[in-house]
Amino acid sequence: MNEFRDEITILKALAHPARLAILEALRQSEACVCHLEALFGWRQAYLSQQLMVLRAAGLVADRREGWNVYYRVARPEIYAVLDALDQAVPNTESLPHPAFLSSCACPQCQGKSKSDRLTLQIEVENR
Amino acid sequence: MNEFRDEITILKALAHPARLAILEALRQSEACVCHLEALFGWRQAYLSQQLMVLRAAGLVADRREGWNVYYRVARPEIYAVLDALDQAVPNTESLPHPAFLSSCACPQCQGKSKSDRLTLQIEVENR
DNA sequence: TAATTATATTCAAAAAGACGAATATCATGG
DNA sequence: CCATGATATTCGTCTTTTTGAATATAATTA
Repeated sequence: MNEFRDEITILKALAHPARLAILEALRQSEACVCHLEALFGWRQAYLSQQLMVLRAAGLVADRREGWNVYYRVARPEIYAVLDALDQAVPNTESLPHPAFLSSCACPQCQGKSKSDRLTLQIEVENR
Repeated sequence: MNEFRDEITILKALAHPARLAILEALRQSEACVCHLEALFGWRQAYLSQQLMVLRAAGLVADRREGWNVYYRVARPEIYAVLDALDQAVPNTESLPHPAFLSSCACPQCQGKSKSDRLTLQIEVENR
């Protein structure tokens, strides 16, 4: 039963709505924590905890740039798993994920001209 | 975050070595509980518990035939998920799964001629 | 109907996971 | 070096999951 060890770790990491949502967000591009904070409206510590689990499972990697830490997917093959899952599930309706908010103050955001930024308001649960 | 509910249930069901093993066994064909018992060498109640979780997640279905209850995969698309996972993981070595033992007394087994049966002995953890 | 076989469910204790609150770390600007 | 901004970690509590043990149920045969 040892052959499963890694798979189990990854499946456990995936089996959580917040972490799935993070991975969906990172599908589009890498993102700093403040981005994700703005996107989801979660407490910073909560977000960090979830990122920690994803990191421990080897699913995401991080890169520090000054104040900000950028997260990216470390194992893009994981999306094949998620896609296959979507196929397998009598899916309610998997709405495409909301784009990033512009409320993040990281240099990457501030570098963009205001008109480039998306202003889509999304409703998320507050945690 | 509601779109994930079903996926989460399924992922949780998958995130367990015994349940993954059961699904791998059922990949080949349906099997009665006694088969799986003989194959894995687990307690009957333990096996039944795991089957219950898989059933609750909608992953397997059962069919009663006299004394025996045969389990089969209810959502074959799930194997696409498992295959994708295998691809994604720096897999130790995913040994092909052992064939069924012949020690099961169900009619399906007894119907086979002795020479048809596999006698491969496998080592499994005893639970 | 009673005994038997195959399987399912319940119960309880231990372990693991979730998450809010508080606190720590790390880089930067003054 | 100190204050601040961004992020990470620790801690405590609550909930869920895991699993052995015991017990229950369903089908079958005597």
